[in-house]
Amino acid sequence: MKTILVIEDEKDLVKLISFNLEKEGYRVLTATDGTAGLEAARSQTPDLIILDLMLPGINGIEICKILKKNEKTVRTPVIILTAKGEEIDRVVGFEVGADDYIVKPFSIRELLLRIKAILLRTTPGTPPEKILRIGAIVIDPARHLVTSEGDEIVLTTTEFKLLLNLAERPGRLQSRDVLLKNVWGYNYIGDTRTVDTHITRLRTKLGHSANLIKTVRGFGYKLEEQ
Amino acid sequence: MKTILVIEDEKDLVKLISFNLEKEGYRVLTATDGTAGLEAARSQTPDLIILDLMLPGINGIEICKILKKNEKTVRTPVIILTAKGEEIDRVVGFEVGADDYIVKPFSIRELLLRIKAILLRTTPGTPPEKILRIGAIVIDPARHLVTSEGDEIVLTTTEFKLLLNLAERPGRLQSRDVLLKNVWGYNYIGDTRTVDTHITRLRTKLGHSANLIKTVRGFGYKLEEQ
DNA sequence: CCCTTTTGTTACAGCTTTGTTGCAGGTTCG
DNA sequence: CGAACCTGCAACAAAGCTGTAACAAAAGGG
Repeated sequence: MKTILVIEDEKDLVKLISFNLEKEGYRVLTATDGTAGLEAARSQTPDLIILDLMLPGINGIEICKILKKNEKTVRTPVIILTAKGEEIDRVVGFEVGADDYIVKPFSIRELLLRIKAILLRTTPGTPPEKILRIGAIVIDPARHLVTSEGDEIVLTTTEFKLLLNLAERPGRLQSRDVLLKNVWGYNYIGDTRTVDTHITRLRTKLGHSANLIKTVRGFGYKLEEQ
Repeated sequence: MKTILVIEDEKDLVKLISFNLEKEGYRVLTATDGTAGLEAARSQTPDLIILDLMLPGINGIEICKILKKNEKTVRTPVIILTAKGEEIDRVVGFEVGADDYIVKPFSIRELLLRIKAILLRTTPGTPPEKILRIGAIVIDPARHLVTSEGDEIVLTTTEFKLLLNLAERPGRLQSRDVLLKNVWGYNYIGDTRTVDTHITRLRTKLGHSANLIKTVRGFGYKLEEQ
């Protein structure tokens, strides 16, 4: 089920829109001023926002700009409601970055159509991404990004591959030979102690999470929660 | 099929434009003076108007203003044809409200491109083209326009495609091979280092935003906020 | 408690990867 | 046909990573 946030100060209009959206099976959140709207957009991460340009407090254009500047909300599509003659070009163009607009007065049917179109176009573009979590460590392979307790950890190629290899088999013990094969390649010729060196470097960079990498004396290493 | 109204008094130019528009599959209406133009705009409701500024009778600017004041035609996009040096700023700005302009003499190809872009972004049911923002970088694919901190960045075709490809997957790491495939085409044969060269050129042109293009040693590149 | 084995740590020289620049075709446009 | 511009490649410079060795510390084992 999709959630839609309506930011609009005319109570009757809010009621009308909500009623129709809910009838279509959307979950509806409402806000009657800009501040509340921004707050809701951030905390509830709706799938779409309907935003009136004329609002008490912060101007709708400002709200849209702020939404588009924030990482958390930049990808949420925004449909602007505007009275005739307001600066439509700016709204949809560069400066503000709304995804669509509708001129008041509008037909509910048209609004529903646009919502549907936009949701269709923005939803399937979210392929599931595999993100690994071991304790406070989060690994996002697609972004090549590792964080520990929220802080980004900058890893080199080998370190990253090593950590990923351990994280893909959480709790599983892996010998140095196996690690060499998986991370360095099956035809790698070299000292197995090289693994130790990189484990040390990993531990140093991981900070508080260093202890998640366990040494199993005589066998190898494993990555484990707790 | 889209209808385009050409308001222009030079017969040869009308013929040239008509011929090319029809070749592209548009229906073309013509008017050789302002009064006839206004009349046609109202009665035929074309999807787009090409309007010369210098006309016998009513001035082109006046025509545009009238069009934008009338409920029936306010939403019809207008492209202005203007000799160099004429008051371009006013034309495109608020006062007149044209949607785009082209300076005479112009290439037919450019005119066609602009028409296409405008129709794409104004046709109801076709939501406006997505505008991409990564940090201070704004990319408008429909207009082939990139700005960084508000300043326009002039990019070549390859640079633009490369940047767009990175921006469409913000934060996502892409190997040189993937970039070659996406930007240069799947059957491209060549050095992967070519990517590096273009990354350098992009960075140079992007100025302050250059650091948004991150190198991931051993893997590739990614475009990321901050 | 001492000796042996295994693991942790560190420094560094060599190597790999990336950044940068210049240039010779190639293309577009007038 | 010339001028301007774009492209891909090659060559060199710079940056950063890596493996090894050498030594220290820790863990077993008897």
